[in-house]
Amino acid sequence: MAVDLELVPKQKRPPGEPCCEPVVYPDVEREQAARMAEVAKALGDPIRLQLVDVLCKHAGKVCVCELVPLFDVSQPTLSHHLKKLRDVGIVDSERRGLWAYYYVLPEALKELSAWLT
Amino acid sequence: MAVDLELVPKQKRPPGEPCCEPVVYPDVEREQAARMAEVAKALGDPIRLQLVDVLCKHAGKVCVCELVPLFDVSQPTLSHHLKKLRDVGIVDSERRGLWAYYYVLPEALKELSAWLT
DNA sequence: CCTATCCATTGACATCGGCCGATTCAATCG
DNA sequence: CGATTGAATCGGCCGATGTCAATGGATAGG
Repeated sequence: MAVDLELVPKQKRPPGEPCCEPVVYPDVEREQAARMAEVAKALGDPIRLQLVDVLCKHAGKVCVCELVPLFDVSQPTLSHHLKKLRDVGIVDSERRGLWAYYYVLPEALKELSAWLT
Repeated sequence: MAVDLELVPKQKRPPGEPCCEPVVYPDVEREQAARMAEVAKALGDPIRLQLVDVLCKHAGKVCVCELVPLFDVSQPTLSHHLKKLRDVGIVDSERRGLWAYYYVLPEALKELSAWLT
């Protein structure tokens, strides 16, 4: 982040002049922000956040049929939330016969976690 | 998190019997998840995430008129994003004459940050 | 096979969210 | 006071999102 913002005492500028000098925002930061915002958005729902929490704490693969009764939503809705987490790369799933087992990909949370620290 | 999920080998259950024992989800965890999801949701937009980034990195109070030219959105839109961050408690503002200065409240990020680690 | 089961997908619906132009409000300057 | 300026709010538009009922696809059991 090379943005250099100065906090100078303000005075009312003469009419016509710009308020501040335009500041260039580096594109690399923009892309990183887009990635992290995607992850944050996926965690921005209580059910999805709790899903990640359960999967993290269990430190293993958990069957969908064990996740559904944890929440007050229908099975399709939970499936929808799991898909969102999968799309962002926070979790992945593995099919075993009739059952689907979900698990966390901790890498996906690293960038956001580091930025927040 | 006292939820105890077992990963036992699955077998097709007899018709009529429930798939899994119902698991009680502690309410305290639910409230914490709701708070953290609120914060994550607020960070779930690239512009808002970059706003927090700029305010954090600047380690001081920054005038709105210095923030607006950083992004390709109108002033009302940026004001809207700042309001969202204010509502969740991630930032606060201080009015000085015509100008409004924004700054981060790091406390608001602590819970989510700790959970992500 | 035929049925039951687990899970994903679809379609429909209401709500939310991001965006802008226009407006409003407060403060400052002349 | 009257004009100007920084910032917030309002109203409207449109796409995204959370939810459920219904359906579909694959698999296992009898």
